[in-house]
Formats: sequence, structure tokens, C-alpha cells
Amino acid sequence: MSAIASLDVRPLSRLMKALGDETRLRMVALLSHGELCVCHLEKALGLTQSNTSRQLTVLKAAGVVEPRREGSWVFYRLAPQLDELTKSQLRALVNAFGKREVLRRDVERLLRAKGPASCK
Amino acid sequence: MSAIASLDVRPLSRLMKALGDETRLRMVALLSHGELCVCHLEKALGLTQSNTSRQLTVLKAAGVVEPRREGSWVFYRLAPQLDELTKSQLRALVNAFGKREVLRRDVERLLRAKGPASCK
DNA sequence: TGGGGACATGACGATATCCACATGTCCTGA
DNA sequence: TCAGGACATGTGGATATCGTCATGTCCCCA
Repeated sequence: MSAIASLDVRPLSRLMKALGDETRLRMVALLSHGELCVCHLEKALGLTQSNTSRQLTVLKAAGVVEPRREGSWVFYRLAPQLDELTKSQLRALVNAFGKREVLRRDVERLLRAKGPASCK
Repeated sequence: MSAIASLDVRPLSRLMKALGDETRLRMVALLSHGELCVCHLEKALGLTQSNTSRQLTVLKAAGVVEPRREGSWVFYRLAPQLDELTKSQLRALVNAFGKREVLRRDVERLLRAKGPASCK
């Protein structure tokens, strides 16, 4: 019969839906270069604390990122994908963002500021 | 300052938004193997005529597909991407779908039925 | 030229998304 | 134990999306 019927695009559509937003896409662009905590993303993207947390919640619910608690703050990083389609898509995206040298420098600068100054 | 500020993800987020839906993703999966007319997609995906047209309108507005009129009916195919990010993402997607041999057979069967029987 | 097929679109109710404001939770250091 | 910083979440209103039904447009053919 129809093979399209057996093609499960649910995981992929979930991923796409989560990435169908400028802010969340920029978050992923930054996270392509390393893990960052909420306040880093907040500052880098010029968002309110509330909004930053919300968007991360959406990305987490879609399985795009995963949190890691470290003392008082929470670091987010890209989560490994189980589904083959989402895996290849996210890899392609990270690869595209990974080529942006300027982004890498942004992330490094953010992480350097982490130590003594924390997230202030 | 921040390089993320200069990274324009608007075209990509538009693409992702359009693909953040199971039905539209399945349409793209089929169109990865060749152009199809509305009634083909309608039958293959088990959608109403109205809904099929709507979803294609969304994909068209996002620049994912483009229509080609041929007499009484309209064929849709994947549209070439101008933006680098959307180009690489869509290429990765088509590549992933392109590996699904069963899908290719589906499309061929649909196109074979086209000639005499039209879309009936 | 009139009818029917293929597709698009207006209207609309149901549902989901988005963002800000305020408040709540958890951890840390004094 | 208390204050404050880092995050999360309840609430609510504006806005957008989704799918259906009905209708409109365009094209082909008898």
C-alpha cells in the first residue's frame, strides 16, 4: 500500500516545531558551540529571564536540549537524538552553525565571564 | 559585540515553522521524490481537498514548494532555496527522505496513475 | 455554452502559542 | 536562619494556527 503511511515523522515534526522560532533557533545556534547556563543565554540574546526560561522549557520538552544543574545555576546543552530523522537534521543544523566562527567566539567569551563574575 | 545578533535566522525559522507539522512534513517527504499534483497528495495522505490545499499554501508561503500549472491541475515541487541555512537544512531533509526506497515507489505509482486515469 | 472536475479561499469555532508580570522554589553564603 | 541570586511556573490577554463547510474561480470537454 502506501509507504508514506508507515513513515513516522512525529519526532521530526516535534523538532521542527520547536525550532520554528527565531529565539529558540538562536539559542540552538549558541548551544551548537557548547553548553551555556540560562543567564548566559539571557544576556546574549537580550531576553527577559522569564522568557529565556520558557523557551528553554519548550526546547527541553521537544528533546532538543537537556539541563544539567551545577550548584545555583543550570546549564543547557544539545541533547542526543534517538530518532534517525531528527538526528540527521539536528546534526546538519549544528554543522551549519558550527561553521560560524564568530558564534564560537561569542560562546567562549560568555564562558570566560562565568568564573569569577558568575552571571551577574 | 555579540555575533548572534548578526546571525539572521529568520529564513530558517520560517522554514522550520512550516515543517513543524506532521502533514506538511509528509508532503515534503513525498515531494522529495518528485513533483505531484494536489489530488495525488490528497489521496496519498488521506486528507480533504480543502485541507490539502491549505497546507500547500502554507508550504508555498514559506518558500518550501512552488506550483506549476498544467491544464486543469497544479503540480507542486520543492522550491530552490536562496538562503544558505535553509538550503543546507532542506537538502539534509531531502537526503534523509530520499533514502526511503518505499517512498520513491509510492511516488512512482502515483505518477503512473496520472496519465489515463488522471487523479480520479 | 453549459456542466463538471481540480483547486483556492472566505468564514468561523476550537485550540495553541507567545510574552509579560508576578510569585514560587531551590541553592548558597553570610 | 535569613537574604538574595538563579530559575521555574501560574495567570491572563493578545495573537496565530488548525480543520471544516461552503462557496468561488479556472480550465477542459461534450
